[in-house]
Amino acid sequence: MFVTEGGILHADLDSFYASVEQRDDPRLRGRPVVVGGGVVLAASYEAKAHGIRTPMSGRIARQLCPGLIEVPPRFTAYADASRAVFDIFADTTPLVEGISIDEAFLEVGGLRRVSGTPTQIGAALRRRVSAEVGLPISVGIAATKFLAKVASAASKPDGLLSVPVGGELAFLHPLPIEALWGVGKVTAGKLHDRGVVTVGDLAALNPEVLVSIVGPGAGHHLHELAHARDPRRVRTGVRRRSIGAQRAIGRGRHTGAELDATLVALVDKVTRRLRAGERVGRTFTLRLRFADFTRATRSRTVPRSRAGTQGWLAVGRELLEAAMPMIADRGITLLGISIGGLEEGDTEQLELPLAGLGFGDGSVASAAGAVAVPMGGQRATPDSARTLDGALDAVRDRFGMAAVTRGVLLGRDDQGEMPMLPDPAHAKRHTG
DNA sequence: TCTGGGGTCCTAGGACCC
DNA sequence: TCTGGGGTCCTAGGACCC
Repeated sequence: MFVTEGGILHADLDSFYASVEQRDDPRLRGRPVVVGGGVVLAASYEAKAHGIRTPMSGRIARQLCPGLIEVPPRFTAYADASRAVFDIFADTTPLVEGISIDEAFLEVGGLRRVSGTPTQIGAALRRRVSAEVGLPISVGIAATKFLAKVASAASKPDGLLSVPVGGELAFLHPLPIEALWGVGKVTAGKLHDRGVVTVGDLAALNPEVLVSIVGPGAGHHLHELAHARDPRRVRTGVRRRSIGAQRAIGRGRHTGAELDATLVALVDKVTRRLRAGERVGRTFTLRLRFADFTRATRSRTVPRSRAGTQGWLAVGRELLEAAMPMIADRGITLLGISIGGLEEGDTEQLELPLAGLGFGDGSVASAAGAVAVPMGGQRATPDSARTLDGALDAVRDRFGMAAVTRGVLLGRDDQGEMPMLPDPAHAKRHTG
């Protein structure tokens, strides 16, 4: 059979979060909707028609579109929808490479006899996602991953586009360089300064000149992409290399206690995810963002055997302590952590999860003294870790707690104080 | 335009080892 | 004693993506 189309399919849900909201609330359909709080996380096509983009501040978005409907994000709903769509991907071909919550590559080149041409498979996939999950999805088809991705973007909204074999350059060269994967604002600016505007312009550039503009790594990569050369295969089973969490904490002064409470909450969140995924890490990175939007990172690598929950908190505190002069100087607006160097690991050796007290508005957490309360060096069994995690979830649901400390929990609600976890020997009363 | 919360990969210098 | 090349690991920063 003469093959006229490539076998790689890129499937990309349209305005994912906003589409889920419109699916679940009929009143939002056909209306300009954005998902997000301070910034726009996703915009419906009706909102995009007003020039709204992500990540744009909510204030600007409201100015652009007076009738705009703003919805807070519901991440669990998006995760559920994503799972349902990925189940359909897996049902389509065993060769699926997920690249984010809402997009994936599918290798379907070998399925012609069983399932039809890539275009037929892509069309069937779109019908199934629409019928079974109720969401619009766009599909690009090409001989390479990169072109398939460009094709799906070009097909939006709710479309399908196949770049025929042999027609790659005709499709690619008129596009602006920003269409290339890896060309962002900075690189585009450098290239524009040289008069390079389209992918065709870039392809015509001597590779050595290109390297001198953007560096060797990006230079060779972009030269290849501009000639539609991309040898990367669809890979299954790609594992995450780091897990992190961050929190924007607004402008203004933040006390050391507040920052510590935030750090404790972040460490708790990340180490729970490590336990859930049975992974252990080696490198802890503290991320800071300042009022002028400059950033800094501080990292520390430790022996894997020492990488437990309490150990990570200690590392985080050391790094934060060392960064305090910089924080005092520049004014911190975001605190984040990530743990990298991940491997499958024996999570049984991890210490108990963090537990404790803290409230959503930070100030209370700080007033309550959200500090770690050691539990006498106890080791966690998988069961005790899960139990404690479950108890903490219940406490969070009930009190809206954000920051937590390790040790015994005492909560306070309308009924008065409530001991949340056993171990009275280490009870520490917080009156919030 | 004044900014969220996840991630990936690349570069470059220094320490250290053979 | 002074010198070389090559490799790995760690840290920090930056560009980019969704």
